[in-house]
Amino acid sequence: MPRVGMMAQRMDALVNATIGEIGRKGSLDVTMGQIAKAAGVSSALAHHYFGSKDDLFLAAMRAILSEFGAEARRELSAARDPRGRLGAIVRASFGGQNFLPEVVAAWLNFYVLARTQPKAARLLNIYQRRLVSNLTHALRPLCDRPQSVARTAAALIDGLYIRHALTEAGPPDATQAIATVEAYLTLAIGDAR
Amino acid sequence: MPRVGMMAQRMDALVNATIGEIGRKGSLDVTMGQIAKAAGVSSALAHHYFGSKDDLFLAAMRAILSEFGAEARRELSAARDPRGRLGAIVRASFGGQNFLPEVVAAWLNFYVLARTQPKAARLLNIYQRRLVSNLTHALRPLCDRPQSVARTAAALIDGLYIRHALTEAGPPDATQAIATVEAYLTLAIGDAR
DNA sequence: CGTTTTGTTGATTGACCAGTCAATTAAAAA
DNA sequence: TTTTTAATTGACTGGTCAATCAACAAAACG
Repeated sequence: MPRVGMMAQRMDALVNATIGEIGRKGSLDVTMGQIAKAAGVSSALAHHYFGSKDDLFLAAMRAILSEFGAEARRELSAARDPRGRLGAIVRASFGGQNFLPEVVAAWLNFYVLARTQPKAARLLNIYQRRLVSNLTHALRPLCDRPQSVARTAAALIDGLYIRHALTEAGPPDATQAIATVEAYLTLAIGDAR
Repeated sequence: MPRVGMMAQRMDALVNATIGEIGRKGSLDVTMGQIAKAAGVSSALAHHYFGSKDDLFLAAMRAILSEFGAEARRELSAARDPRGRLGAIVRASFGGQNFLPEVVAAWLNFYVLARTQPKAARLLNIYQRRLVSNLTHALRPLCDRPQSVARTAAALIDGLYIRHALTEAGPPDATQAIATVEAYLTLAIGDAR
């Protein structure tokens, strides 16, 4: 039943199904058929809208990335001082939709995709650069060597991500991850409160 | 020219070729044919010795893991005090064969494999547990909350790994990675020297 | 020297899958 | 009402690949 305006909603469904299937299966070895089925459409339609499997993967990456960006902006807008901004960034990394098991699993797989797909690599680079840049900015008034601390914190966040991507038992524990990064940051900026 | 005793040497070649090809291609999407060719044998022989592709992957993981273990033992044997042991573990993580670009890339992909292959997950768990346990042991005389610091350091190490797995330009910079982890540890144990 | 054991491969099979295409439906526009 | 246009799919194709197998070669053994 072809109602006009289906495009946007079908593309959304397909992108979500892509993240879901990659997360569920835990690998990029998902077929267009599986994704399409999960989205409730035929595989031909997925090709119709996205052109190729790679393009669909790219779109899924962009979706995760922009969700992360939105979360970050949301958290940051509520922060008042540098220390608050720092916490906001950390919370954004592990909060909202960003730390759901299938999203984390999909994320890990996109790291792998980035090794073959130059476009995926570019997307990932944007995320990494933005993360470090946000952290550096917030850290500048709080310590000397803000960049160095920011880079360490970013690596720590990534490490916690993949650790949680592995332990599939139960939902990822965002609270503990946040606490770990917070503890490091507090240590690094010499905050004794 | 079938000389007896070929088995071990062919299996070694195949395992190395597996790591090499996964690293070169940057994904688990390597065919038995490619691996076999890189090892200078037919794909049938690879199946003959390893049974299945999964088993070959597993063997490659074990090879990396045991290389890491050997490196760790080597470094640890030279360490005299707890602080030295700490440094030894860190150096082992980024030293020797363990930080070659293709090994790091293969490693990242084994993380993904672990999400589908229970046996791979078990292997990875062993590595992770051993890393944390080694760190905790060395940290015990140096700080209160050794386990917490160990976990953070382990996550940091993993994070640096995947970061380096991404930036394919040039060889991974082990020195800087070691310095980063060392800086955190020094900070965490309150060593002011 | 014959036989067994070990090493080795080319050819084949069976399954799977990305991507294409022609055909169908129904809404929207003319 | 007729025509265009968007949405949608089943069927098909060309190619790839893991795994199997039967056969062959050369060393080792008796």
